Amino acid sequence: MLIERPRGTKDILPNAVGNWRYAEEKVRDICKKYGFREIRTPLFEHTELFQRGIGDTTDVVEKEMYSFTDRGGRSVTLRPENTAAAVRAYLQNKLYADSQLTKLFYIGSMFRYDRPQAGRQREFHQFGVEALGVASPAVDAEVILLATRFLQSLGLKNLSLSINSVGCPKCRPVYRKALQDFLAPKLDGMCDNCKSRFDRNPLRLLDCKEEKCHQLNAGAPEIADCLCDECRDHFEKLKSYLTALGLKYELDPRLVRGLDYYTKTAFEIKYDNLGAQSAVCGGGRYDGLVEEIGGPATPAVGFAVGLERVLLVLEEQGLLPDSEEKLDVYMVSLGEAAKQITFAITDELRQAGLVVEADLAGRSMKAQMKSADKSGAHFAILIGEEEVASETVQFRDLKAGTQEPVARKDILARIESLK
RNA sequence: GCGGCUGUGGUGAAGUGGUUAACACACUGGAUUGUGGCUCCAGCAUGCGUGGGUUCGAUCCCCACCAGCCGCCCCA
Repeated sequence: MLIERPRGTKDILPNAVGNWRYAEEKVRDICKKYGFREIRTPLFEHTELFQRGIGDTTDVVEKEMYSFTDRGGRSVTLRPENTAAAVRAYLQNKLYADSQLTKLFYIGSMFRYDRPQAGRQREFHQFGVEALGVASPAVDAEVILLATRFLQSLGLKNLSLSINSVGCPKCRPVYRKALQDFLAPKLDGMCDNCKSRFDRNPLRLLDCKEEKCHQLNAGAPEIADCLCDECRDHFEKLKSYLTALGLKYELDPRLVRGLDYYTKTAFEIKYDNLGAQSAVCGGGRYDGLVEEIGGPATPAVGFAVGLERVLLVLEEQGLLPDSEEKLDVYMVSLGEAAKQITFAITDELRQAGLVVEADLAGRSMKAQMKSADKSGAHFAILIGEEEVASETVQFRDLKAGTQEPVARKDILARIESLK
């Protein structure tokens, strides 16, 4: 074995493809019902799109991007997420001209140079949704509802929805300042990790697992207390919509999204048995992103679902569909003359829409019958020298265990009558 | 990027510094005349993640690398 697949990538083998198609089908089903239309953007974009969109100082941009210089000297990057690209496409193709609210979904590969572990790969697949053009919290609610219904349509249970408001450029700095003021005097007693994050991302200190930090955090100001009137009102309305829809949620004041573009609503859907990578869906509102990329101020909300993680949960909960590819007919033949006739009959049956397999290896009848049995085929058609001569076949119903000769021209009709 | 654990055939796995690397499942073939699901028999790793080193000799000892997993970080 000279060359293996790159670290953090996976081959999706034939026996797993059915699971992927199943999940993708559910994605398309629900998006259709909710009026979201599919968009496919390039796998790579100008590096600057992500730097501006996601934020220069985020971990994703600082250390997880697959960036390279192409032969024309441009810096391009394999997309680490699809929101920035969707917004770019929205602007570049003037999709905003179609209607006030533009509803898009995507499904595809994303790339992040991360240390692989269960539920985290370097090439992974996301399904996501973006609703652009409307500021109302009702859109937030609809997007959250869509995410929830999607996961439910797969049969997932034991999911938990957490929501928070991370404020806007007006009020978030106020909170950040308040938090830093509160934490600064206690910083000496905290762990190194917290010390290093104090400047970069003080909101993160709040969910440190170290006991000493945890205690020192008690009584810290919460973002909810610092929201401006507009953000507070937005959040309250969202909550009332969710309640009206019957969606249970937890308020998580420490829920922070790692990408800079999020404003106001942030939410996450988790499945706890997944281990460290327990977030199955994450999203929120990003009212500043379109402008950041050079468009007019345009409010927007969206989310992304990690498909590998969803499939892990489906597997764990035994919710994957049976993907046995059942044969209708297995052809068994003995001898060269029989093989030729077998070819012709196989072709005829397949053209009639049946799933047919024929043994071409020239094995013994017994071996062929074993294969026929294992294949799960409903019928076996056996042709040997006698049948060649009499222009018949032995028609065997493998499920019933019955067998009788049938004229070659009557095979199709026979199958139809028994199916 | 940090810390830890692991790495034997298609799969699950046993094993030892020294002729032929258990066992099970799977797979393939066979058990006299053209037939399946049970049973029985046989075959199936010139090889023990890769590359070095120690040794008379290494799958078992050492080092490096690679990969997977767990935790951190981050995120979906």
